[in-house]
Amino acid sequence: MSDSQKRFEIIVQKLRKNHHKITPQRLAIIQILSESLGHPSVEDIYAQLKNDFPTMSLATIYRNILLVKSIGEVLELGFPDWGNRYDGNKPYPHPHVICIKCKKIVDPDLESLIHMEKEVANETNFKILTHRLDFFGICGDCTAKQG
Amino acid sequence: MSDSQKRFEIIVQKLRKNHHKITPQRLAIIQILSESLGHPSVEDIYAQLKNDFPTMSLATIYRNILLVKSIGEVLELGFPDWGNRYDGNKPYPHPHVICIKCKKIVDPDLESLIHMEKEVANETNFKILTHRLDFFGICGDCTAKQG
DNA sequence: TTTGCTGCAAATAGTTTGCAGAGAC
DNA sequence: GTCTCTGCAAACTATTTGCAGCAAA
Repeated sequence: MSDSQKRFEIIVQKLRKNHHKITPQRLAIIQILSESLGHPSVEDIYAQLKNDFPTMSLATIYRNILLVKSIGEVLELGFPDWGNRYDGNKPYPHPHVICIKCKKIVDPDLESLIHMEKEVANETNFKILTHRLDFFGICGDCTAKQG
Repeated sequence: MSDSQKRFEIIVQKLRKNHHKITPQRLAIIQILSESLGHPSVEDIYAQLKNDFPTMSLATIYRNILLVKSIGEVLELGFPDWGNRYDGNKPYPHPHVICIKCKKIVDPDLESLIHMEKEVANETNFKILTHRLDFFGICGDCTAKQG
């Protein structure tokens, strides 16, 4: 079973356990969230579902994302300039690398963050609960295209 | 001359050099941005200016922030849930620690970020231009209040 | 059969824009 | 005197909400 299939099952079972109804629209949205290829926006999800569900409403997508967020199974990345993006494949905080030209979002591997949380907690006297780290730049593809 | 007075002068001179007119409203907004105590929101700035400028419009604040952003002298921190916050005192990327209860924003001192940028650049083949790092937690004051 | 979900439309919040008059230079 | 800026109102975008009918359990 693939990584995203596992995520799909986890989310669906968690919803069942909390007595939420399982509708075809809901399943389709969870399907996309559990893959989260490219970290889709609400509009991306809507575009992907319009064919299979011609009556699909944006409100349904918003409501279902809210539901999956409420059980902690999707990470919301808010960007004031280019809208919110979602990651239901890795719903825990992790760094992102964003191409400012093509809007691609990539997950790098970084170790030092947990250490940094402790450093910050000591220095500021905060109880650190979560974090967000984004790097913005230009990806290899876009650099190649433009020289 | 204090730190924020220096910032005020830098921003005003940069605007003069670019042939922007210096109006009282503009100066008052730059004044607040150059201090950026607590990293104010647009509404915070509006509230502070209503007394001195009863006709002050939100549009004027938005336009002036946009102007100061365009010359790179204010850092915008977008939060989808609680609006945008601004830092004209330290307009370059730096980590923030945000209390999720009282919305206080603090600047911690951290070293390891430039090293991390290089690590990310090597691994992802991106040219990294900027970054953003936020830690979310509960500050000492709020912890004390609630036990 | 009950309860929650969907789809539509309207409402809302945050931000931007058009325009006429005022003010900086 | 010229040209940008301000203030008001309207427009706009992203998201949320109310409600009636529908579908999952």
